[in-house]
Amino acid sequence: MPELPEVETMRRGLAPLVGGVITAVEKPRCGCRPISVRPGWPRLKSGLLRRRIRGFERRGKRLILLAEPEDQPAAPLARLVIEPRMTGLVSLDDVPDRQHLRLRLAVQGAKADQLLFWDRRGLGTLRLFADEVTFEAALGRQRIGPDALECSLADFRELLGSSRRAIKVALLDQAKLAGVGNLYASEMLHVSRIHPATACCELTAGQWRKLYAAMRDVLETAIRYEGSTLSDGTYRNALNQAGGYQNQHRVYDRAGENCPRRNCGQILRIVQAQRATFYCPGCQKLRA
DNA sequence: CATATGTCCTGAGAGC
DNA sequence: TGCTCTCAGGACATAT
Repeated sequence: MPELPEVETMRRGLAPLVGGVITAVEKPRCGCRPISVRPGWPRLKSGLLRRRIRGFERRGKRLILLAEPEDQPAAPLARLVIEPRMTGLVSLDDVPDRQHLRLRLAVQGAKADQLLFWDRRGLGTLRLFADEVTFEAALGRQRIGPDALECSLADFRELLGSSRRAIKVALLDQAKLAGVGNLYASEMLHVSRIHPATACCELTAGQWRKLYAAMRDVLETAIRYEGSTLSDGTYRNALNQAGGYQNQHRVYDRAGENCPRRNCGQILRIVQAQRATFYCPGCQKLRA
């Protein structure tokens, strides 16, 4: 499940495409239901064809391809927004199977010659925006919170602090803060010793500081490890290699194991807002 | 406005 | 062994 570290790893892996020109936009034949493509394949094709890839950006869990008209660098930049959601991934090279290949861009004049988007479950989406105005209207700060790694401590506390929701649930709200998903939310709460059910408005200033530091540490470390590849093996980097952070998980998917802090307790699995949460009842108490 | 819930999707794994 | 069922959690539509 690609969260911020996985999508950032994908973004970095696509660097060899920068500077190339898109020479074909292909919708592969695929036996399963088609993914959501807006505003449809014809406009996706015409909007990307013969455009030069200026670069790749990331906003939360979304990956953004910037494309400029080949001979008009001053013209508006089109943006292809790729949302991997649960099982989507990008690759320069190879994908787990042909059956769930969703998009292929052929590219000339760069170090790599194609971009593949693969998504087994098909919850991922592709969206094309013709210019910055339409892009910001759909994915700007009015709709989506600041990226978790571009957010100051003061903003972090301002955005989440007054909520009565459980902190674990609030961390997943992309309208407030973009990039944190179910896996890393549990991890950063364990690092900062905060019980996942604590109401945001009950957290102390010291806990906000610890949580903020833990968020940065967990996300940055996970990026260094190139993300987490879970037991289903779905997530891969752009070279079709597994990530390494799954071996560093402290609590996620480790119910029943001993807490990595010694003499602490056994990790519990609970459900919050229909999502699994993992924590240690020994070192993550409800009261500060 | 804030918060909660239902929905989509596929395949792995459990249980019989 | 082969069938049915549950579950995983991204984002968003809809309800309260």
